[in-house]
Formats: sequence, structure tokens, C-alpha cells
Amino acid sequence: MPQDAAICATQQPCEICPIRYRAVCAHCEGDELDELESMKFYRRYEAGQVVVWAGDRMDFVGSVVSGMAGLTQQLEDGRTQMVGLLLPSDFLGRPGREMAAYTVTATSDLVLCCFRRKPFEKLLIDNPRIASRLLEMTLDELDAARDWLLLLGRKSAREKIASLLVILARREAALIKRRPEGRIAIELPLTREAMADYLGLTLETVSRQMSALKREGVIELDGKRRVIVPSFVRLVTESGDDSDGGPLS
Amino acid sequence: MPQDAAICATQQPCEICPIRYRAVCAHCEGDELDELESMKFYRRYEAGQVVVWAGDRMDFVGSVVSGMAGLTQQLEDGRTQMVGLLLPSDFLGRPGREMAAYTVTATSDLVLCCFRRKPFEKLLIDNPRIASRLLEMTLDELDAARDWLLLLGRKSAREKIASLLVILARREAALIKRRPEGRIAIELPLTREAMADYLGLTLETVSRQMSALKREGVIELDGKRRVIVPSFVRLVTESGDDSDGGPLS
DNA sequence: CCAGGACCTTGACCCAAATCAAATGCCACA
DNA sequence: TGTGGCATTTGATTTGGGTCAAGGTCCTGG
Repeated sequence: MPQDAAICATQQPCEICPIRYRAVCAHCEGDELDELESMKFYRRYEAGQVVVWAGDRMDFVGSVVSGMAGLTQQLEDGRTQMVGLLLPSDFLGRPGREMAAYTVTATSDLVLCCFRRKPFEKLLIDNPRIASRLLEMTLDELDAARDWLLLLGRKSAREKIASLLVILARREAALIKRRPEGRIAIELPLTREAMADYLGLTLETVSRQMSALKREGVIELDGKRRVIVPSFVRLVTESGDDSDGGPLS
Repeated sequence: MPQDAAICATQQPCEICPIRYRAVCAHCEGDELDELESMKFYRRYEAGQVVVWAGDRMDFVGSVVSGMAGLTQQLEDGRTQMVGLLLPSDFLGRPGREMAAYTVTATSDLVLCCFRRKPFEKLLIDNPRIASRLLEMTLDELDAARDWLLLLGRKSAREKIASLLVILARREAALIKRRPEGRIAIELPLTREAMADYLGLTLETVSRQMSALKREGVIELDGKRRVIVPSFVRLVTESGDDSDGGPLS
């Protein structure tokens, strides 16, 4: 069983934080930001470490600063489904809930910017800027979850893989306010098993479809955790939904 | 193409509204409730009517008073997935969004309690009771969507059908603050096709599994839109997740 | 340099659910 | 009382992805 995360002393000031304008603090300024800054503490996890188990008490909430985490749900017989992917700027934990509803696992080395839950809940009542940003982020997550429903319910294994790559590319690009185009590289901080859990497939099927996409030139593999996409539009075509990814918000 | 909904003159006062303590207005009292009451207007739709098409402008938000609606998403080639089921007290529309992200269809006769979007957005800024209730409801919807991800990704056709029935039974019971037990009846205001769209199956598979559950005595059919469940625990067992449905919130 | 183990790939076979194709039941309405 | 239009059921057949079973690759540590 993994050790608890180091509560790390070295943390960045909010001014130079990479997720400053995308996280739950995005709309805060001046005093509000100072208050958050005084409350925050970092937690670090290694790839594979469990952040919380479903059903365990959870006394903090926080934002992903760097790395990736997965929310995971299970049936009694062990069938596992990842139900959320937390990327930088995403919010972890639910205000008003004592127990974690899902198991959270770091799928790569992970840094969280955390707040103790109770004081954060109080802040949420006093401070409409934070509350409204959290509502906005929750609505975005709901939209993302609903897109995922379409993927799980109706897409083929090949389309699922392509869709995952498209999402990762878009999220990576959004952090630097660009739109993915032409030839791109995608970091893939997930094992084949984690991909399978996310896509509702088995790891064998993920592996086979990755091989097929490679064979047909849709992707190239640079090691196991880095994918080169020669043509992003080709990948989007393979993903089944021909949308343009919406506004660059 | 269906006619636009009648904006109906006959509407109930909030005091005797069946969703008074579950909808977005749940925590409002006195003046706040009066303000909502003065703004509200009802809309009625017949089973099968479309409330909004994905991509269309949407100038109102609202709550389901009675009936049922489905949120639907599509791939270009026509594959369809329902991504949300709106039952009484559920909220429709997204503050801050001009265009509908999903097609909304009444799956049974439907009554909505609506507010024009702009004034409602203003209310959300001025009135933390409404904003916090909306956040709470959105977080609940996100949890429901995530449970649905597990269903779509990992459950068998039979488990999916049983799960849908369990959810409908729980929602029906929650409205009258009870917990489903023993022998119960479930209203099923969905066609086989709508069920298939919700469950990520074909309508033939839905029909076959309904027949199988009937043959084995898990359910009895009373007409096509009403299901009798002799033993609720048996149904929950068939649904795959053996949870107790959580607190009666 | 080699051994062990985690992770990944590939092959053979199987099965649950999709697809294709009729029937059947069930109104509403002439 | 028939008739057209649905929704639904049922049957036959196909197939995408699961399951089971080897191997292969690449670290890491002795």
C-alpha cells in the first residue's frame, strides 16, 4: 500500500502558477487570492499512488497543478471503469461531501494545490467569485462526462482510442492557448490498462487498436508513452465526431 | 415537425408545487420565492415533441414539474446516445450558454417551470441561495453521469436494463421521500428505442432482455409502459451494483 | 551481464450483442 | 369493422471485442 503523499514545502506563488487562469481561483484577485494563497498547501504523488479510496474520509479539496489523475469506480466483481480524468487545472473533491465517492489514482507523477475542506466551504459561501467559477467548472465537467457517455455507448474500439488521443491533444494545447494542428506529439501518461479502464475496453483490444492505427499511419509511437500524430485532422476523422472542438475557451 | 409548446396560463403557485423542495428553488423563501414566482411561466410539451435542438438558441432555463425528457447527442452517421434523463425537479439549460448543447425531447407529456435566461442569470449573481442550490444539483448530476459511465462501459445488457429500472424506481420513490421496497410498480415513460438510446443498446436487445427478465419472473409487464417488480432487492441484484442507493436525500 | 518482473503485443477461439428480416400486437380513425 | 401505422417481439445470422494463452520488450537491480 502506498505511503501518504509528502506535504511538500516548496510551492509556487499564485502569480506564476501555470493554472492561475484556469483553475477554481481563476477569477480571484487581490485579497481573495491572498486568502487562498495563505490557505493552500501542495501534495505530491508518484505515478500509481492512490490519492483517496472511494468511501474514505476526505478532508481536503484541490486543483491539479501538474500530472494526471483518474477517478475510478468498481463493481463488486472487480469490473473497473474510469469515470473522470483530472488534468492540470481540474478540481478534485466535492464541497459538502465528507467521503470520497470515487477512488482517485495518480496515473503519472502528480502535484495538487490543496485546501482544507471546511475552510474552503466557508470561502465558497462568502466569496461568490470562487463559487461561480466552481459552478462553471462543474458544468464543463458535466458536458465532458456527457461526451464520454456518447463515446462509451456508441463508438467502436478504434474510434474510442482516437477520441482519447484527440481529447488529450486538445487539453494539452488548451493549457498554452493553442489549437492542435498538423503534426503533433501527445504525452500519454496512461498504461494500456488505464486506457482500457477509461474506454470501457480490455487492455488487449487497446493494444490491438493502437497497433492497427500505427500500421495504417494514423499514429507513430515514440516509446510507449508518447504518440506522434502526423495529421491531426486525420485523427479527428478516425474519432468519429467531426466537430471542430468548439471555441478556444 | 412539432409545434412550439403552448405557454400555458394555468400554473400552480409555488406553495403547492410538487417539486418545491427539490428543484433549483428549494432553498428559497419569502421574497426570493416571490421573485421567482413572478418570473416563472409554464411550458407544456406532448410525448415525442422536441423542446430544443442541439445548436439552437435557447432563451430560457427551467425545471421539470412533471413528465420526463431526454438529452440526446448524435454522431454524424446517426448513432444516437441519450446523455441525460430529466425527471421532475431536474434543471434544464445552462446559465451563461446561448445555444443548447444537446437536443431535448419530451419522452412523455411534459410540464416545465421556466424562467427567461437573462433575468435568471442576474438572479444567480444576486442570490447565493439559488446559486448554491444549482451547484449542488449540478454536482449530483455529475455523479449520476459518472454512474452512467460505469453502466455503459462495463455492464451487460441485462444489467443495464435492471439498472435503468432501479434508477426510475428510486427517483419515483424519492419524490415522495420513500425508499423502494418489496413489490413495486414502475412507470416507464420511454419507448424501447429511447431505452436503447439511453443504455447504448439496440432496441431489439432491449426487447429481448425485457422478455428474458419477464420469463424469469424478475419483472411483470402491465401494458408496455408499466412494470411490476415483485422483489426490488432481486432487481437490484440483477443490476450488478449491490449498493443500497445511498442516503435518502 | 543476466534475472525477474512489469508492461505490452499477438494469436486462436468464443460469445454477447448487432444486424437483417419477418411477424405480431395494438391502437386511432375512417 | 376494417385498415394503416406504429411499437414491439421473435428468429436467423454475423461480427466486434472479450477471453485465454503465449511471447516479446524494456527496465531495474543484483
